Amino acid sequence: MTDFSLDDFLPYQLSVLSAHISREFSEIYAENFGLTVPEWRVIVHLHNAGPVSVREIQARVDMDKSKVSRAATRLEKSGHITKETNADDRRLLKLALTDKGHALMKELIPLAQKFEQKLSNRLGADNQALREMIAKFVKASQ
Amino acid sequence: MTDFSLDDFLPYQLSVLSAHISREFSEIYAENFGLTVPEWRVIVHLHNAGPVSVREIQARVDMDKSKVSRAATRLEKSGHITKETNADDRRLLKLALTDKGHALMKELIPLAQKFEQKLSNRLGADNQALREMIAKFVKASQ
DNA sequence: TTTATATCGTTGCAAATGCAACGAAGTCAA
DNA sequence: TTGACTTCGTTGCATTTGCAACGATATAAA
Repeated sequence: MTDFSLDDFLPYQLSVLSAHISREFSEIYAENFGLTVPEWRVIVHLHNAGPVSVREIQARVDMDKSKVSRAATRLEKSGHITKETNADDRRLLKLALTDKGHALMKELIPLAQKFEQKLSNRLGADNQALREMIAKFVKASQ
Repeated sequence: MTDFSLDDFLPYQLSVLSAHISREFSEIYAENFGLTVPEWRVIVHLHNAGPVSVREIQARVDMDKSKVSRAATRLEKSGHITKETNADDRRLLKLALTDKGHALMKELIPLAQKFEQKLSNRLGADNQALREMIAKFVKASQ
């Protein structure tokens, strides 16, 4: 009888950890702003990167393009972003934050930073080392 | 303008990392055995713990009870597990591996261990430390 | 006993997901 | 110009998901 414990299985541990923390954080922006995870990713990337295409977001934010497209549609309907076609290449969209979108980020980003701080406290002495290892691991796994 | 990069945001990093690694591993058992992630979790827990209820699995394996229930139904249909009602408390089920289920685990667990080894190699010198930190972090986040 | 309350596993339902297919737009060679 | 091929974003579809509600069973108090 081969012995094998799910608890020591790294893919499982990572999945559980990630799910818990994502939920913990998503409760913050779901409650306060009615955003979903894909919407949060799209809007925060637009905040960082300025106006970009769906393709760009898909690549940078690790989501299927249909997911990006649907999140963008919802964000447009709620008035947080605009969609125009790129004049240089009319296959591409140009997604951009509206004033309402910027205002949202101005509220939301401090909450995200506060949450980061909470995680850092939770990690204590491991904080720096764990972050570095995870960054390396992400790169090595892509 | 507040600065905030998704790439440095721990919940995002964990989510990306976990998704990549889960997919990497699930390709192994999806291709070879046609299992889904919930099915894998149920069957591997039954292998470890012996016959248990849905409730038990739900608690130990971090899945909603409906997810466990549906995975169990599929595993029963494919002949890998049996479902009986617990005689002592007829609200509870007793899920148990069949011979076919045991045979499956005999093939699958070495593949899981091989995959673990692959991840360890990928982590190199960080391997031990990262695992310990993640285990601590999981506990602190529950 | 009856009544109220809690727990177990299943199911209905609306929403989200991944994937493939699609039309529109661009590229490049004949 | 035409035709073949590629890329972009959207959409259709089958499946999965989370959540609440449900019936069945158990427990405990009146």
